[in-house]
Amino acid sequence: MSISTEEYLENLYKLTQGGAPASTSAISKALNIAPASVTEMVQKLAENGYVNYSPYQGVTLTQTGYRIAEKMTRRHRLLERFLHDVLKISKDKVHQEACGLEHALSDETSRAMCRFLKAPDKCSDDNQAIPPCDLGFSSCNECRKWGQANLEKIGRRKTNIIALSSLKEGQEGVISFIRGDSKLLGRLTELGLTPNTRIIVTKAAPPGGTMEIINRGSKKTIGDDIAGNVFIEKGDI
Amino acid sequence: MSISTEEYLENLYKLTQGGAPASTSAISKALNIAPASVTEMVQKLAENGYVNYSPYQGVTLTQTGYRIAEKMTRRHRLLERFLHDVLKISKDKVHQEACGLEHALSDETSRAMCRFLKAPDKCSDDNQAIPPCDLGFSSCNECRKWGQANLEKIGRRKTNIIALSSLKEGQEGVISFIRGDSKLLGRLTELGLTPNTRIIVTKAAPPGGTMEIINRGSKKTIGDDIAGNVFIEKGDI
DNA sequence: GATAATATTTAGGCGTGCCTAATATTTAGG
DNA sequence: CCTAAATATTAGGCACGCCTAAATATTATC
Repeated sequence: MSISTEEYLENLYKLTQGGAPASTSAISKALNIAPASVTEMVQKLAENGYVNYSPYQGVTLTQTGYRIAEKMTRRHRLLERFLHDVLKISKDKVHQEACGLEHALSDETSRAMCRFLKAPDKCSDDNQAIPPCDLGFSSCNECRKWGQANLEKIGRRKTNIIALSSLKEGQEGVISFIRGDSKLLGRLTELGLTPNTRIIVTKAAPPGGTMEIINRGSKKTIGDDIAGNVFIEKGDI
Repeated sequence: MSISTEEYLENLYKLTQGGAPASTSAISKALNIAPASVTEMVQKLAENGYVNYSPYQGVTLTQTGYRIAEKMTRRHRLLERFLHDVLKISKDKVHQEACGLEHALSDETSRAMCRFLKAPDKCSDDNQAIPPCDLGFSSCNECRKWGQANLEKIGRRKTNIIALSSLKEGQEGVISFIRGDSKLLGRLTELGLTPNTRIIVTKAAPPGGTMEIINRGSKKTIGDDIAGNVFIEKGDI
């Protein structure tokens, strides 16, 4: 996996957030690379199974590509947080620095940073959500208990998950992963929002606002601080 | 400056520590690159003014190359310390991780790590000395006082400096830079070892042992913990 | 619905840094 | 001192990822 490939996938993650395929020119602009070069590279990415591409139709991520893109985005945003919170690098510089470092960061060091920062959910420069890790834990509590040993024995999550905050009205699913420090986890347990319980969204969240859900038979109103840390198994959603 | 160039220079720093030029095959072995490729690359490095090279005679660093190599080595070893001390990455993994990250680390982040770690002098995996920074301070105290602002106004050191611990019997020079946290700096001030005072080595240090010097007219015996943090202007030495 | 403007792709090239095979130089042994 | 072995260099090639210029497809406009 070359640095270049990682950059393309990471940018495609952003560009296809809305669901629509990314155009060659959009990628070109985002990466500051000539459109012709983008076409060429995108063809290679398709050959390698990272993206779906047909000429003139734009590009979307495959399952494989999405997983990698999400991981790169996570690394990038964790790095931004780490550089800012721990090393006190100014907000206007963390993005560029993270851009360079993310391609050399191992899974183990990512996880160590996440633990050090106590599972942060937003990055510092633009408050965008940090994607969850791909380890097979059902909460950050489990990750903490596991500690630093036997890292190679930690399995990966089998299904994709999606933040509750990005679900639309009427969608439903089962909680698969809870992120956060013990304090947040405690609040969620009190609320009844625990792994393997079902959720139905009765009112979707406007940007940064609250949403309404039904969980364990009762209606609950939750803010972004909670909905951004509860992850639902991504099946028919 | 490509990653490849940085890798070559960093390895040359190690290989030429003893003073002798590095052979093509030694570089080849260290970098795990075919000898023919090393010859080719070394010729390019020479064209760019980073190394001195004449066919069949081996390679040495130029002044420019040495400065870059020292900086890369510093970044690498600081990273090892940081990964180990702060993120609790195991000693056998920090080297590889640092190897990747060092090429994307900015001067600013290096400095931030150094401040966070309180100016460490040895790296964690093999206890090798961390080269001093190239900022124009005469002690780490000055760096601390400067803080995080106006970074672009910090000048660079004009002359090369060398650790007191690596001086041989009979060599002498003027203290140019003192490294360490306030505690160490305090000890050194009590001892009279302050910037701009002269030192004569009367007995060189065996590996890890003590050395004897004359400073401010009095004979002093100092350990590696001190001699590794006092830097002498590298002129006729 | 033809045509102009825009977006995209193909073609041909280039620099970097690596490789193997062949050649040249240096060093060591008799 | 001369030759074999070891070391180093040159020659020719390749993959990657970028470029510009030219060709082609799509879309917007009249």
